[in-house]
Amino acid sequence: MSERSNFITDIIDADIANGLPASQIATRFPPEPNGFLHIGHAKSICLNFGLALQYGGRCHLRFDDTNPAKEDIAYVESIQNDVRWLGFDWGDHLHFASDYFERMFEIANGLIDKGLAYVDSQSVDEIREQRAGFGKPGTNSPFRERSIEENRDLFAKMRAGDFEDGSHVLRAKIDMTHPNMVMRDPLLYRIRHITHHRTGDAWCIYPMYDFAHCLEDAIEGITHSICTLEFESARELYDWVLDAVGGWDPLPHQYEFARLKLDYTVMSKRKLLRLVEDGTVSGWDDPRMPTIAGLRRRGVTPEAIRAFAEMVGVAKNNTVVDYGKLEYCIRQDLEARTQRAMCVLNPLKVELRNWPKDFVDKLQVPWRPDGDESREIPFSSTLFIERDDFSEEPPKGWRRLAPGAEVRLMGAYLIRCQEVVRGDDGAVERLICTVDLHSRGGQAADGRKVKGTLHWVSEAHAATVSVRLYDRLFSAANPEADPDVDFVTQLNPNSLKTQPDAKIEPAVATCDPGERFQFVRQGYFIADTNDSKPGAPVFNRVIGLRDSWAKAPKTDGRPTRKKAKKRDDKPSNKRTRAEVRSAARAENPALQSAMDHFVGEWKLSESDADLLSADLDLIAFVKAAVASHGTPAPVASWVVNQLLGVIKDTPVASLLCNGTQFGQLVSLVEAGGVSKSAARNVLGHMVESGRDPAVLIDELGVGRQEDAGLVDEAVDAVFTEHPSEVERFLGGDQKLMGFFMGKTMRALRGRADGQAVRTALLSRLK
RNA sequence: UCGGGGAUCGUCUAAUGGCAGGACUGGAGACUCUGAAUCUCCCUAUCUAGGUUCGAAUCCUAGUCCCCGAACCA
Repeated sequence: MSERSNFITDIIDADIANGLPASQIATRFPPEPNGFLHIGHAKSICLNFGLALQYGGRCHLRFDDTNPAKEDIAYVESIQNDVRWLGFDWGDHLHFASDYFERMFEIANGLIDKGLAYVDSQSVDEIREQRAGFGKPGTNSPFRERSIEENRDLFAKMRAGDFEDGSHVLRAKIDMTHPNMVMRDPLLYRIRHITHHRTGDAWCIYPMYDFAHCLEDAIEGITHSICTLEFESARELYDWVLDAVGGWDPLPHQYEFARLKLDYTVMSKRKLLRLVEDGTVSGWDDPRMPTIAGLRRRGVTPEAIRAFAEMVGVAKNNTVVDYGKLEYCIRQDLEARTQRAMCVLNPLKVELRNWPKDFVDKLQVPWRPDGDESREIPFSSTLFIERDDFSEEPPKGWRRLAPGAEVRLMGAYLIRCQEVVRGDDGAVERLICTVDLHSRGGQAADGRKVKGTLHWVSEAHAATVSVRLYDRLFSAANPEADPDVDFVTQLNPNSLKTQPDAKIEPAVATCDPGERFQFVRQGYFIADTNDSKPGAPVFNRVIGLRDSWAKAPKTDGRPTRKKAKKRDDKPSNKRTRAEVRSAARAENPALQSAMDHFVGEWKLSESDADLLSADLDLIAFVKAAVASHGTPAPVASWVVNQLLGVIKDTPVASLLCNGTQFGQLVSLVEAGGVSKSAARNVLGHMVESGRDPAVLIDELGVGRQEDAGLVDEAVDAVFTEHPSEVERFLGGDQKLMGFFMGKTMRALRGRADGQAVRTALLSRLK
């Protein structure tokens, strides 16, 4: 099952490869019940539940209800409703953080017993002050060294309700000088005399997120705890708490991905709430809102949202998704599922001069161009067409109606405009047309082609309905670009236009709330679930059809997106790694003397010497390697360019291989015993196993082969296997050299020099 | 100021030292009883500079830019 692939599935695949049974894979979607879900949450829901489906694991819906001040049971219900509507099932796994309060309390006591937590009795301000700032060490609380007994006693009293809000907190005892601010004795519990929506007044102390969340995961057996990027710094504390408590199996791990951001909207609960409270929108489910409820009311389907989540992918890049992608997914989904109907939004009357008065032709028109089912549409002497479909002075390329022009009325007859009747104000009041009585169904008897096809309704049979035309809520691609400009000033004044007198064909005039249609040549519409009355639907436009005619006057359809303006841009004078090394040398004469030695005696470049003298272990490693090999320069180059890349952040001291072995490897390369590419492979094994290079080369069978026949054989095999590539190369596609090199080198397992292989390939490809 | 992340077509995302691919957008055309849909073709990208390598988006080095973190919020 690899329908989806991203950095999270890579991690899970690796975990499974290391023995984690796929059925044990457990994720969770952990909303706080303090607001409505929006499309950003939908991405997270699709990710977490999708992963569970993909791997045959499970996904929990868990309410992270640790702050009763902001939460409400109403949200608990709306969130469940939204997740279910999106098409996901949590089975038995509906959980609440509040269900674990007792267990968390015990765990906190356990931390106190281990000397890893203490009750602090300072004010918020004092605690904040002691945490100092970025780059500055914090100071310890005067209460940090309270005895275990006193801490237990105080904590029990906190729970018992003996103290007022804010008088005491429980903190983890970690490190007030920790470079990660999150680790400076974080708060674990605070006192809140507030009624909780589930536990009532049973508790007056509530756990903080950083303490509670990892425990919730661990208690539920979550394996992959996926959250958004802003929690990256919190991961260290997540791991600390679980480690401090100990004994978890499986041990959950936190992974972070980029939350969804979309053009032309805002996503923060606070800002959405403001739109609701200001009355800018009609509520959380206003069809213009990016909330799940809003999207649903707008007429968007869960399938479209899931397709969108799939399309935007999962990564760590902080990005903004083009609104057009969402629109594409909505159109694509609705295109496939909707019946077609005719509705004239802005009617213009058409009288047919030569149509038999009072005669009504009952036409059968298919619901979909590709379907068999049809409905009846009455045709009579007076019709409505769209006002926009008539032009007195048509521009070049106009296919619609104009004086003297002929068009097709969809599914009906061809008509020609004979006369324009004006009202007193000079505006076009109605059109007098003639109809080709031999064109029933839309085809001319003489076979002449008519380009334009219009939608229409019969005046006498049409129903009048109210139609709401929605558009993007904001007119600026990034309404939050400038922090000095209130985002509400960026609202799109035309995000809602109501057309109360639209004329609709009788077959859909009595449709049920929730029914969706494509109004031909207009867009996709849904009978609003709230405002429709029986027999009197009110329609919402979900989205308009693409219109390549309307945008023909060359506007670049690509959105112009303003970059977010920074509030204060002060120059960064972060210490660079080079500066850190230089400072270390200034402090430690042993490092400096090694540096001097590398430059003075070994004649290495300043930059290589700088890197190699980073720490004492590395220096010892390099010296041993040079001693074994004999010449500094090649060893230095191999250390810098190969070893540093292989070992990444692992300290040299913890490597299993030593400098002497490394020197041997470099010697073997130079003596021709092993090719460079094979040697890189051997190096990887060496640092992990600590075994001699010669042994590894032997064991892996990657020793260099002088035999030219071996190379030719491999080249032949590659050519025979990929004849079309050979042809393309011979046709001039030079890029394929890399392809052949890769295939051949892999086949040879690096037993020959790249140079030699290239030469062989080139000579055979002549 | 310290720590943690991130930079690939206009947008989103692949490529885990071996043909920079896909989708959206945009452009051109075909088809069409929806100027829709569909189909075909096309434009456009590896942050910069050095280095290692037969070969670098990927490894090393230096630099640039962006995001997050100092709530008794989550």
